[in-house]
Amino acid sequence: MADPTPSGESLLFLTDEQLRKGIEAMFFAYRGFTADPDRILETMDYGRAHHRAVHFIHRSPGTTVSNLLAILGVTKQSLNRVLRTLVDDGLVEARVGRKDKRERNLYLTAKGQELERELSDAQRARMRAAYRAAGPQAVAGFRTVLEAMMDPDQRRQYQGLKESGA
Amino acid sequence: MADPTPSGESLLFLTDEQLRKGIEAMFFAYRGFTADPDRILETMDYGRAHHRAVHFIHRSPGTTVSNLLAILGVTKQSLNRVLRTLVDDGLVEARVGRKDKRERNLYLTAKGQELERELSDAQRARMRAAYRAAGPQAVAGFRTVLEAMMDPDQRRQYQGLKESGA
DNA sequence: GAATTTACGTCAGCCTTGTTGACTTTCCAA
DNA sequence: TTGGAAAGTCAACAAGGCTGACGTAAATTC
Repeated sequence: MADPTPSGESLLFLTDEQLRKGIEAMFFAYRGFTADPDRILETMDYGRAHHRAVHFIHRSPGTTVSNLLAILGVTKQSLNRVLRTLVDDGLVEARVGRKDKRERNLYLTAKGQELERELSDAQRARMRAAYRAAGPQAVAGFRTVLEAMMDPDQRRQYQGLKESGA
Repeated sequence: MADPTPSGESLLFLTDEQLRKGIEAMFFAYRGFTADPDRILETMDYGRAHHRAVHFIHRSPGTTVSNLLAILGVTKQSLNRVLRTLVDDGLVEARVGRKDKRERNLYLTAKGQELERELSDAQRARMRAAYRAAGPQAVAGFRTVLEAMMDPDQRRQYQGLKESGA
């Protein structure tokens, strides 16, 4: 992006008040963002943690447990509890690694893909509505600011599969 | 297939892939958004719930308990647990309502304001850095999309106190 | 003035999802 | 052969959601 004045804040008048509005916007928007999947999950025995696992396994089929740990930023005990129920319920398959047999490669089963679709359909519908209401320029800005707000490590996780056409 | 990067005039041709990136951007950015306050809170006996309470009492001094319940969207039992520790620790003062003595008007004490300052300084610093890196146009888009993503009720809470100068 | 409603507080118990610590099994690689 | 990484498991605990039930004071309504 072209940044005409990287020199300082002179162009961007950032009062505490404006920043506070941004902070609250994040708070309220994130609630909306999770509201639809949460409603679906609550009818089952699952929670947001299951959603996250299913999402990232869907995004990167065959990913390992440690990989998932790095992305989700939780302990293996915490992830394992969630993963175990998903495997037991037949939503996720954990295949022993071909090259390194210590690893477990994670895949969604047909049933798991069904849940993933249901959840992401709901979440995408809201995202799509917001994008349409805001317009293309706003969408670009939205993504730019969010990216700038991430921790460097998180940004790497995010961008790591940004062009996942490989 | 490769996703055409939505640049400029590209009308709202929203592929699932683009929406997925938006979803993940929200996930990773929200983690960054809460990371700094979380680090501060974790050294004390407080958590994110305390932060939220302190934030909104700071924003609306004298607000009532039911008001706070509506904004935070939790049960009174849940809020009360948090509020009680804040009052006990001398961060929040709960004055009996002057007009309606059933109500409790909530205020931050000097000590409470100190914590609020510490937390919001950290959060604002990150927000400010992201805003500067992204530029004014991106910031406007960011806010527009976030607003569109909120539930109508939440949006009302958000806009309800827009008045202060902005 | 009595009855009802409202605002708030609290006790008790449950769930999800995070944590730490300790231990085992498997298996790659030096 | 041995060290250590990867994964799984058990146990215990905490934060912070939730529901239900109950109590009290104050306001409102009948």
